[in-house]
Amino acid sequence: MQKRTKVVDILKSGVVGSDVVAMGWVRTKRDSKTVVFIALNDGSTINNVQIVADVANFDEELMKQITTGACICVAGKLVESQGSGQSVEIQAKEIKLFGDCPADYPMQKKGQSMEYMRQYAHMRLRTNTFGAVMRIRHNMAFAIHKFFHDKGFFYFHTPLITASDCEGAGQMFQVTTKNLYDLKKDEKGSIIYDDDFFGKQASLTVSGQLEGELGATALGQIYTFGPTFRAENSNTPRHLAEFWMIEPEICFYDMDDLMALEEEFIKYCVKWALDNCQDDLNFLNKMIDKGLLERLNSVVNTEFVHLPYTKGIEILQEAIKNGRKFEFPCNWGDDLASEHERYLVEEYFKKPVIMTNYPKAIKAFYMKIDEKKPVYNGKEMAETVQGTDVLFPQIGEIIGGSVREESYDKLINEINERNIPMKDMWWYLDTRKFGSCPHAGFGLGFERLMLFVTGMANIRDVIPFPRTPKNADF
RNA sequence: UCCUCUUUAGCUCAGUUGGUUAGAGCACCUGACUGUUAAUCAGGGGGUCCUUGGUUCAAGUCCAAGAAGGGGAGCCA
Repeated sequence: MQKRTKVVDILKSGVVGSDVVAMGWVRTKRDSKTVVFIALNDGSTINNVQIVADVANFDEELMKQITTGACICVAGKLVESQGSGQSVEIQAKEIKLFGDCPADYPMQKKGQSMEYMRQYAHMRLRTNTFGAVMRIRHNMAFAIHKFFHDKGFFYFHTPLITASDCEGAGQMFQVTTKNLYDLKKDEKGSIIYDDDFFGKQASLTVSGQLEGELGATALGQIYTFGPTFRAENSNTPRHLAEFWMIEPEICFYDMDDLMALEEEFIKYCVKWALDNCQDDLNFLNKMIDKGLLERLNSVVNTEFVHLPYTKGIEILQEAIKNGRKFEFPCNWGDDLASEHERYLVEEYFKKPVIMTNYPKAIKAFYMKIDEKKPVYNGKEMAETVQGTDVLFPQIGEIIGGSVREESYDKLINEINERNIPMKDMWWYLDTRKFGSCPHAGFGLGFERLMLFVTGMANIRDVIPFPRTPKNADF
């Protein structure tokens, strides 16, 4: 049999009058007395190719088995369509059934809820929506590698299994080969790990940043891109227990360099989607989120606001004075609640905001301390750090970044003040001890970027097989 | 983890003040139709009303507990 042509190529560059072979899954079949129409999709594009089959030429039993979801092979001639929905179609000469599809196929051709499809994560990939999301996901991953590669960054692989708890970023999943019913304990009841696989307590990583800094301070500029694990019992449309994170780390960068990179990076990814995923984005814009394309274009064409934390508090206090109500207080020193972030991004500036120079107390130990303390209401406030959080409409914090503290003494001081176990950090401190350098970096949750680019509402629907509390099927 | 909403056919949902045989659209099956576009038209089959307990002559409907799911919050990416 002739070689298969992908549907995307048939539709894009198929020659009318030529013989083609298409293989794929049936989206819908429409019958009439003499002619049958089949919409065939093979995943190469969101678009289907229409198959036209004269009933007289085909076995009745075979045609009965061609139902929504069945997998078939069609050989025929590519012709101009007589119908109005498509320009070309395949006039079938031969149809072979690869796999029939019984009526209990969970994906029907009419709309199901996202919650329903989540229960069938293994089959939902065959729907238009998840096909579009997964093609975009691939494109975003590719764009990320291309962006950094073209800038001379090195893709640096940090370990998934770790014995350090970076920044105390969250509850960790333990990794052990021990029999959990028979654990060795000391006289205080604490578990002894010396005969465990690694000889010490080990976990799945919550961030590759600290190891990333090791790479950056050798290779100059690196990025990581891999899975990350948090055992937090957080049940929201923006959290996963297993998610993918991108963490670039760059030497000799100051805060302005960092913010410029963050903005350029996000715009590059969004632009890539607009340029390379048009069909899928058009579909999502039509079916999922009517404002999607407009929002993506506006991000590409707008300049992000740079907003020091202290100025942000002033704006919020001014809003409160003018009668704006918030559930939580936002005095200088408080961490901003999402309602505050949303006010600034969605109501006040109406564009992405990079918030900077947070109070030291509400940020991680490795952030570089500002030389000057901020003045608020005429008074000098506590120390601030060079953190840069990129806040986006709808999804909130999409990037968390900072200039790293390069002073050995200041870093030790923070570690001591925060009671971070020193013995686990010795290798990290060596970056400051031996040839310390100014450097900066950020972390971006890949699925949060996916939420923004696809317009999907729930993070569980932008990753093929989501892991969340009480959910690890498939 | 907290607050809140939801759970009725394979799917999406309706179901009045508690009342006797629980409905619709889609899907499926049968039939009709010379070109459909999530085709259309006619007919048919299909129910542990989430679970347990309670109130009542009577519970899909009211009450309590539990389970699962959604939304919001916190934590964060």
